[in-house]
Amino acid sequence: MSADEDTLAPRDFESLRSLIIDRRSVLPRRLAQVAKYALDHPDEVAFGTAASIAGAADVQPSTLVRFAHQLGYDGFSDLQKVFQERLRGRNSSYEERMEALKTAKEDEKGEAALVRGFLAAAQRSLEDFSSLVDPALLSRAVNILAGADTIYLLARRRSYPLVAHMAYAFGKLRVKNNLIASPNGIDPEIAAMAGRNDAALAISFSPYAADSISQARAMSDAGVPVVAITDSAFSPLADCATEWLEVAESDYAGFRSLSASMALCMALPVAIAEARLQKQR
Amino acid sequence: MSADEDTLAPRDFESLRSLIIDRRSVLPRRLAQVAKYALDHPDEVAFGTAASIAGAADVQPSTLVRFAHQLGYDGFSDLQKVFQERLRGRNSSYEERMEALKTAKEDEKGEAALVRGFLAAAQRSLEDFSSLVDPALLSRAVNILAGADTIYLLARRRSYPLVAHMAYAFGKLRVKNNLIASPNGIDPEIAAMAGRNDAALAISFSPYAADSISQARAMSDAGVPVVAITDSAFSPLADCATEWLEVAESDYAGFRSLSASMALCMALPVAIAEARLQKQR
DNA sequence: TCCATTGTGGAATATTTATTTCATTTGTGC
DNA sequence: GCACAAATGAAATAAATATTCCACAATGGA
Repeated sequence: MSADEDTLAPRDFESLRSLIIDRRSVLPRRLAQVAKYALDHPDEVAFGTAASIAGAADVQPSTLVRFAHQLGYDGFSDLQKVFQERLRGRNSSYEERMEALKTAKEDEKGEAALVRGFLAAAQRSLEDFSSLVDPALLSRAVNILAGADTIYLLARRRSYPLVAHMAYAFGKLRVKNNLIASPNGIDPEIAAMAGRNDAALAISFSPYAADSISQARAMSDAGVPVVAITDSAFSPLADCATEWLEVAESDYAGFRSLSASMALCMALPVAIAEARLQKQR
Repeated sequence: MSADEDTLAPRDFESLRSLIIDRRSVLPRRLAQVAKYALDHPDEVAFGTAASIAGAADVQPSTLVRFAHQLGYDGFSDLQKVFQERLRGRNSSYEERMEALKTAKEDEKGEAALVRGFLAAAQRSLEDFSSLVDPALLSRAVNILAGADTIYLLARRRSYPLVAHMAYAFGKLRVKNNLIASPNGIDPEIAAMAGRNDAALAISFSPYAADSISQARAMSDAGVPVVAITDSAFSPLADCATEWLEVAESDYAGFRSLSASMALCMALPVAIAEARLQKQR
């Protein structure tokens, strides 16, 4: 057990990569062979078994374990995790940051820790969502809404702040809209005013508010195009929507973030207003 | 062994996804639960073990195997391979992806670029704000609000979604609150109901909504403690507030982000509810 | 209400997979 | 070319993981 093995063992792929490149020249033949194979076929290392990788790299499984030990890992499985993280949506630099925040938690007083927790959840939501943005889908959704005479905004409870902002943004951009959130109980009647030339934007996340769903379905049945923002392919909203956009938010202390959905809800009005301008020409 | 199981078993993720969406409605409870988990957390399914995935989805490992069989696979491992294939070749280290996002702006079509722009602005806001969090100040602000009988929430226009969320969160946490945003023009009268035992939380960013400011000042003059969230030391809100918290948001396409303020507005109710619990003891 | 069918949890089992061990080979300084 | 250390291959072992099995519960039809 040389001193090396205690100090090393990077947890993120980029550091590991540099380490391997550094070390390769001083490694024995078989280990160098593994080093080369690992950097040339990182996907294989991430998904393969010790035996399959060893076969492909033309070494013995035990050589893989030795290689991992040499680099300071507990074993091959430990090393493999780094290769897996690389392919994961949230990779280790993210994990590290979360760790940093978590440890900061203990130092700080309760309130600041809480704020950081929510900031971290928000950040995570943004990152996760940014990899899910589908330009074609987005384009279809914007098209539907840009073609509408009046846009009906439908959301309750946790999602309500999102449409509240949209109503504000649409107002500034002079886009006709109708926020279905009246405190006087005539929501269904307002929803019934929507026709084929209008469109609805419905937002709901699990646990889905029952009347959001039923009103969205009613509008959809009435031939109103419905664009939905929701959190799963199995959301009842996804069912009845003409197009639906997926946003999966992280949560903290029992409250889900709104940052990704909010960013989307800020972009939509601008995109819609722009699409309308282009149609006028 | 029904005929189904021979004919099916897609080898690529997209087909599998459609198949699962199709089938889910006719699946038994636990299998549907697995279906949802699998589509909501595909990375976990790709890298996890039967036990870890089963744990996360809150089912038994055997249920995973049944699920795979139901879909026509040999077993869970066979199904898992499809989830792994999805990630192969997608070698996105975190840095690479962030770079891609920033440069992709120019390549991508309008709508997706717009969404990315707002996501980036949100991210910047979060980062900027996280370095400004002042535990002591936060603690004083929470104290004021935790000591109040009723919390009056005051915000207009762009800031309204923030207090809309807070009203929701306070509701869930059973904290008495009063959202000053009535559509019937009696806001000043509602504000006048606040007394020394209450407190106000006012939010306003430049350009400051005139009546937010005047109502905040009125309450402050009446001896109501006021906690403010605003964007500058020179904000008129900072003037009349007992304590004020600074949040500077980035903007994109003429609309300022709300992500940092929103994170703060999610943390505050939780912090306040916790502080109240501790006071009771 | 009963029966038959289908679904479910949990433990037992089988299988796969990683790791360790050790005999053998290879390389290196003298 | 000899002795010594380091490296290697192959097989044995240990650990983990998936799968099967069975008793029991829930469900739906007669």
